[in-house]
Amino acid sequence: MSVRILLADDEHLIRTALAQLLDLEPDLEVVAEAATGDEALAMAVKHAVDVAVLDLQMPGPDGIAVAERLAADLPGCGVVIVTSHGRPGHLKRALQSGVRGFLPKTTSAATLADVVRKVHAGGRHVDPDLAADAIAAGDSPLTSREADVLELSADGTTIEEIAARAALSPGTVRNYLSSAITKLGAANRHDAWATARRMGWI
Amino acid sequence: MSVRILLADDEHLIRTALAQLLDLEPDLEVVAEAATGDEALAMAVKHAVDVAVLDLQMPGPDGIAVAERLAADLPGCGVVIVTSHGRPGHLKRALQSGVRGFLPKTTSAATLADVVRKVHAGGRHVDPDLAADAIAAGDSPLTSREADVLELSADGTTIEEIAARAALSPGTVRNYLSSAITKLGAANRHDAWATARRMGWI
DNA sequence: TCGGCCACATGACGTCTGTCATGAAGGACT
DNA sequence: AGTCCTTCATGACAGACGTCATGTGGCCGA
Repeated sequence: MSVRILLADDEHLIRTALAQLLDLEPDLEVVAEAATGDEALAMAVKHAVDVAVLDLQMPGPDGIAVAERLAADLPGCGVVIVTSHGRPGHLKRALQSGVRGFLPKTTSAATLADVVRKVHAGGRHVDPDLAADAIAAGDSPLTSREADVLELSADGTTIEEIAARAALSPGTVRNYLSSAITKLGAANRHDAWATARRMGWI
Repeated sequence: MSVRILLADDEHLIRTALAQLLDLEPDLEVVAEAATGDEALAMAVKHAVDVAVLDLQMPGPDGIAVAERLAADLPGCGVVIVTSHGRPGHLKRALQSGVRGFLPKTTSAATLADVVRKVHAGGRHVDPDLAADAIAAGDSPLTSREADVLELSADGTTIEEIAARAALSPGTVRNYLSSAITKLGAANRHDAWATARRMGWI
């Protein structure tokens, strides 16, 4: 009896390629595919899959969000997250959401198949490099408000706009940004935003 | 006699998956793989491949840069560019570099194989959506100096730093940035940078 | 109950940034 | 030779931004 797999990735080409690759393994079988987070959720439940292989970045809910809901909707289903851009913060969020496999897309095909088997057997596998990065990066030093405000300051947004969107006074926004900038050792809020984003903290 | 293909993508998992997928076609044969732009160049020449399938974003020279050099080093070799993030400007640059196939990774596997065949036969195929975006976006309104300076202003860099790196006076840098900001209708240089990046102009 | 941390706010400060006017030097076209 | 355009530069000005001091109120652990 082979392992029943759901494969979710928004890139059609990659998804079918990966599906064929997994199907080559005699003990693995891709029974469902999805291109968005919502589709992934629906398909996983509908086909009652054993393991869900999810891309981290997808339209709609991302891989981790899907994993979270899957833990509630389909307990017993193992989740493997695959990603191109491994940010330290993501790994932590993923692990907290019950994800048991976490791999960068730079790993070999054989590894992916092995990890699927391991996760299906109840085991766990996290890419060592990613884990090292996550440990080195540590936890976010930002308070939740600081993170909120920083997140809103993407791409040249004005303080006024941020204040309006966060329902805060402009002065308060500047204070939060200032402390975030200091904590992250950045030169300005754009730099701070980039850093926090790289770390997966926002 | 099957078409001899070079496949270049920095993501190992994707590369092997794609290789298997192309190898399934009886008339196509992946004879070389590469993970970086430099590797791609070397392997293409070494194996004298018929068609190079290149990921746009790779460490070292990107897909388009490789295509440019390939046009000189291995004339007669067709190039197909595959990309996750299709920015309008890239398509134009690619076409100017002699690329005859341009696809987003969201296309189907069958399309990729077809395009490889078409390009090998001397034909041309550009994804219609990407082409529409490129036409809508138009040409870059930036002068080359403006683009240079804007490119250096990524992620919260100081004007001083930009000036130092571009060997210009800080005042001049501000002038160029100011005119770039105006031309792009941006609120500040970070916004302008993001816009230009999205359009593929820098 | 007290001290400490966080969320939120105001005002003042100095610096950074974007804008504009202006000008010098060099190439290109007429 | 004269007129453009581009590149590079300077100086002035207003507004945006980052920092700091300071204050209020709420919540939590000691």
